[in-house]
Amino acid sequence: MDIVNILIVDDHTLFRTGIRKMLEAEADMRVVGEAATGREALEQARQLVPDVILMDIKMPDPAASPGQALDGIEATRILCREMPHVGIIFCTMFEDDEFVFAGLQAGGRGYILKDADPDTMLRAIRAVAHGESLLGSVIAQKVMRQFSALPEQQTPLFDDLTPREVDVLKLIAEGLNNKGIAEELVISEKTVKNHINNIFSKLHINDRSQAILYAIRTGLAKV
Amino acid sequence: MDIVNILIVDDHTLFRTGIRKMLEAEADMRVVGEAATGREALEQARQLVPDVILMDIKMPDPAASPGQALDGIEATRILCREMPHVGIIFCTMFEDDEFVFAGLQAGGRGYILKDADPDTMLRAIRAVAHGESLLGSVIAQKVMRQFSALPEQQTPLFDDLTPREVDVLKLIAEGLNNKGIAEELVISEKTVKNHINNIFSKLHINDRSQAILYAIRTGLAKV
DNA sequence: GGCAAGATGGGCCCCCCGACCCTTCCCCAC
DNA sequence: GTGGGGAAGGGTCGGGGGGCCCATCTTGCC
Repeated sequence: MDIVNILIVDDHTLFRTGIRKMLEAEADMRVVGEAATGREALEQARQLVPDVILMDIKMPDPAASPGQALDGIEATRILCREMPHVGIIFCTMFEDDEFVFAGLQAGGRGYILKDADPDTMLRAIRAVAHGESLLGSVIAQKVMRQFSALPEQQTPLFDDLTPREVDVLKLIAEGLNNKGIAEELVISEKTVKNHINNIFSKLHINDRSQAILYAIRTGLAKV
Repeated sequence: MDIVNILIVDDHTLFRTGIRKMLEAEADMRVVGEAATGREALEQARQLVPDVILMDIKMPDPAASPGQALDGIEATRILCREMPHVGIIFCTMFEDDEFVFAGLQAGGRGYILKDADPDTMLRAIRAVAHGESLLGSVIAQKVMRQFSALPEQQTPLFDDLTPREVDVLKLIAEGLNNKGIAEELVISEKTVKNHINNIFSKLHINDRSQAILYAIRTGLAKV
């Protein structure tokens, strides 16, 4: 197996050193650089082009003017755009939902906690180096719950609607007005209004705003 | 490390045998059972209580009456409810979005393709046995894109809005009409309309339907 | 054949919504 | 102190949205 080149980004020197020691004990891993701020991370990554970046989320950057501090999330967002092939693993103390999801949204392919089993970190690095994605157990539960939470009971009631009414509802949820819906479905505007009236009474709502929310909540329309 | 007990679920006998041979070459893995249908998978899993289940998605079940066939997705849904500690990995030929997301929604913690690197499967099994989650490279991209697609440029323009306008926009996105917004904010309905006019011109939209979609897309309002 | 349900369409009415005007008050910055 | 912008409020007006009732035509089912 090829050697995995790793960049460690964390503002705690001791943590970086510890991780470096741990990784250097592995035959297939090489730490090619360290960075203490988001800014440094960008510079090092562009210069060294590592395979994997271990990224802390919260990093102070005294050099940055307030308001444009470059934390791990933002650095990840930039790097994922510039070098999509680089695998970024968040290694942090925080498991708050907002950090987890923000990190994955930014393009991170791994998320483990700093108190995780060292073996977990090694697995995460090897997986991400292969382009895969590994999430720690607690994080995985969060993410999968995010997936399974909403689209769960998505077909509760709107099967009361006729196919045509579903068509109309979808177009309402796309933001079209009655005229636009009529043109899209090649029917008269009056017919659209009739369908909409039927939809409203069947769903027990009374304006298109609630229709939009209903359609999105039930998964009928994608955002 | 403990031995990982594995159940293989696939309707192709040859595939099961091949995987069994491959896994038995690993010191830390033991194949404790095989199943060819969703129904068998449930029975075996309840009896053997494996650590990890390798699950095919599509499996014919001639014994099942039509309409209630038990495929890998449905079996996973049931098993995840009954035994949440069991890690289920989908190993299938399909990488269609619907299968991937349906599988993860059902509770699967891994998803790899049948043409994947054997090493990938071993990594996935070890990760899932630890309660973690590993997704193949192609799948990981799909999932992460799902996460990063919509809330991408969430703070692009609406910081043009004043705080009060943001308040109004949030309430619009909850489906309230002008009267409701006025009561909620304890201002006159006329002021609400003024704010809304300003919002519309700033966002270059012209009705509240698009305002709702904008608010949801930018993450300002939750669904 | 007859009936129900869905799709399409018309008429009528009301009122909310959105566009465009304006004023007042307050606060902050220059 | 003076000006600019945000917040709040008023007036007016047209058009679209929504409620209600009704007609026609097809399709499928009994």
